[in-house]
Amino acid sequence: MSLTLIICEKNIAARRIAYILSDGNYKRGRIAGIPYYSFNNHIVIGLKGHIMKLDYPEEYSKWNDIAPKNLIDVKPVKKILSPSIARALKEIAKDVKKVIIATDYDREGELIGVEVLELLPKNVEIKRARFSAITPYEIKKAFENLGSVDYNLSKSAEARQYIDLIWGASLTRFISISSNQLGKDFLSVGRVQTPTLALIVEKEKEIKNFIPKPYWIIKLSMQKNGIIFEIKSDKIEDEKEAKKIYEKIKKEGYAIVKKFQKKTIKERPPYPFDTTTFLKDASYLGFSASNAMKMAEELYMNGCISYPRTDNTVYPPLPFDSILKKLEKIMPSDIEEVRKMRRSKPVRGKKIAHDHPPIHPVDACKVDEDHRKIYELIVRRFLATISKDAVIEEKNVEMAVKNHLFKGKGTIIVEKNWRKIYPYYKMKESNIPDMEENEKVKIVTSKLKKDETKPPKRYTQGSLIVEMEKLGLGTKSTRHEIIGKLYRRNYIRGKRISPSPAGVAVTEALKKGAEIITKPDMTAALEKEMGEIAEGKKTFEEVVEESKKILRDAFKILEGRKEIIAKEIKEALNKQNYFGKCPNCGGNLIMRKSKYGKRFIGCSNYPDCKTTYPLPQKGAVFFEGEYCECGAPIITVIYKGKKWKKCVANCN
DNA sequence: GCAAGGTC
Repeated sequence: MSLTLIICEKNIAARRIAYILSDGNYKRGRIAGIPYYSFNNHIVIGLKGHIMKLDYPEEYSKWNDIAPKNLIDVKPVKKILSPSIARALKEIAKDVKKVIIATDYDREGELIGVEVLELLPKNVEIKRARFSAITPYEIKKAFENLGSVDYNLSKSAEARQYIDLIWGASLTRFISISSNQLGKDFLSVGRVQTPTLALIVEKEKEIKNFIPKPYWIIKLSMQKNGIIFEIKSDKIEDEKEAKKIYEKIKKEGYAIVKKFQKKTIKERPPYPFDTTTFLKDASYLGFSASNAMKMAEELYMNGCISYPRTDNTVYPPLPFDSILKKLEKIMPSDIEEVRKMRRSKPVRGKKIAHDHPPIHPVDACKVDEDHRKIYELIVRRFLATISKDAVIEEKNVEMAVKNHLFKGKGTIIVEKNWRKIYPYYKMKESNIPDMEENEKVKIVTSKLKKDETKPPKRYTQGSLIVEMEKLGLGTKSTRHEIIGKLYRRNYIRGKRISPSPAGVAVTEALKKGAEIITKPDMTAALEKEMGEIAEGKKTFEEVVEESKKILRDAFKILEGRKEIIAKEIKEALNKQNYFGKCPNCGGNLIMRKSKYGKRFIGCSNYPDCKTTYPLPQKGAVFFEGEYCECGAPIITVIYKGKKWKKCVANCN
C-alpha cells in the first residue's frame, strides 16, 4: 500500500482539507495522540505551527559559562518542539511514498513544511500545495496543480530565526549580566520588543518635555427658535489681544451670519475585523490585548467565531444568511433590525489577505460574562459591516460680531443604521438651527476662556498595537504577546502605558551602543534581506554573516560602556525598588525577594531594623511618594488591568 | 533563565 501524506499547519485546516478532498468521506483517527484524517490512501495531519525550534546547544545554557558576545559565533541547533507530533510523523512515514506540504501559504508556512521534511525518510516524493483560502474551489485547484517546495523562501525564514536568536540571546545576557539581574529578574532585549519599548519611552519623553502653551477662546452662547447653541472664535495666543476683542464684542446683542452650510453625509460602517482592529476595540472595552486574544482563541476553539489571527479586512463569499439565522436564536430583535437595514454588499477594508477571512461569528453561542463581551463585540462588528450607512446631518456656520469671526458646528445622526447595532463608536451630537446669510442671531452670553495646549497621549494597548502594525513590528499573532512580555519584565506599567525606570534605562543603554536594535528599521532591513534570499539574490550565509558583523561592532561599543550601563540600570532598579522611608528607623524601605522568590518590603537597616511589609505577589507594585496615616507607605498595585492603592501595612 | 514566529 502506498500512502500519500498531507501536512497542514493546524488541525482545523487538516480536517477541512480532508473534508474537501474526500467529499466528506473521511475517517478520523489518532496516532501518538495526534488527530489525523484518512481517505482513499491519503492521510491528512495537522501540526501545531512550528515543530522545530532554533536554540543554542545545551552546554551554552548556563549564562556565566560563556561571554555573551561569544554567543554570536556559536552555531545554534534545531530542537524538536513537539515530540508527540514528531513521533506521529515518523510512525506514519513508514508507509508513505508521497508527501504534500499544505501549510499556510507564507514564509513561515514554507519553513514549517521544510521542518517536517527533515523528520521524514529521504526517498519520498515531495510536493507543495499552495492555496490562499480553504474553500473547495481553491483546495481542489491547488491539489490538481501541485508545485515544489520553495527552499529559498524557507531559508529566508531561517535567517530571521537565526538573527533573532543571536541578537536576542547575546544582548539579553549582556544587559542582564552587567546589571546583575539574573534568574527570574533578567532583562530582555529583542528585535521587536525593544523598539516597542522605545516607542513608549519616547512618548514619555515627549510628555515630560512638553511645555503647554496658553491660548484664549471666546465662546458665545446663541439662541434661535428656542435652540441654544455655541459658536467660538479661533484660538488666540496673545492674552492682550484676546481681552481686547472680548471687550469689543461682549456687549453686542447679535451676530450676523456670514456663511451657512448644511449637508447630509453617508457614513459607512466600520470595515470587517482584522486582528489589529479587533484588539483596538477590545482595548476600548477594557480588555488587555493578551486577554482579548485569549478569549477570542477560546471562542474559536469552541466553534463560535472564525480564526482570530488575520490581517484580512475583506470578506470572501460567506453564508451571511445562514449566519444570521443562527444568531437569531440568541439575539432575535437585533437580527430583525439588521434584516431591515441590510446593505447590498458588505463593506470592505483596505487590507486584503487570502489565508483567513476577517474575524466573524460562525455560530450562535451562549458563553460566560468575559467571553460574552468579546463574542458580542465580534458579532456586532459583523452585523455592522452588513448594515446600511448611517446618515449624518452636518451644519457649519460662520458668524461675525464687529468684524470678528466665530464658528459653530452641529452634527445630528438622522438615521443610525449600523450605529444602532455597533454602539461602541460614540458620536457627539449637537444641534444648531438652520440659518440664512446676513441673518441676525441673538447672543445670550459671552465668555472668554483660557486653556492650554495638551501633551501627547500615552499609548493604550490598543493604540500601541495599531502603531506596531504601522511600523511593521511583530505579526498579527505575536504583537499582543510582545506587549505582555514588556509588562512581565516590569519594563512598562499601567493602562495608559508608561515605562518603568528600568525600561527607560535599558532603552537608553542600548541606544548608545546598539541603536539599531531600538528601532523598527532593523525589522524593515531584515524584511528586505529576507526578500532577497527568497528571490535568490543573496544567500542565507551572506545575510547572517552581515548581521553578525553589525552585532560584533555593537558589542565593541557596549563592552566599552559596560560600567556606565551597569550603573545606570542599577540606579533605575534602585529607584524602582524604593518604597519610601521606614517609619520605625528612618532607613530606606526596599523591595526584596525572599529565598523562595516571594517579594516583600524590608528596611535598608536590616538586621538592626527588622521592619518588613508583605507585598501582593501578582501584578505590578510601585511607590508614588504617599504615606498612610499609620506611617507606612501607600503602594500602587496594577493587576489584570485594574489599578488601586493600599496601605502596605494593611492598617485598615 | 535568552528572541520571534507558528499554534493549543
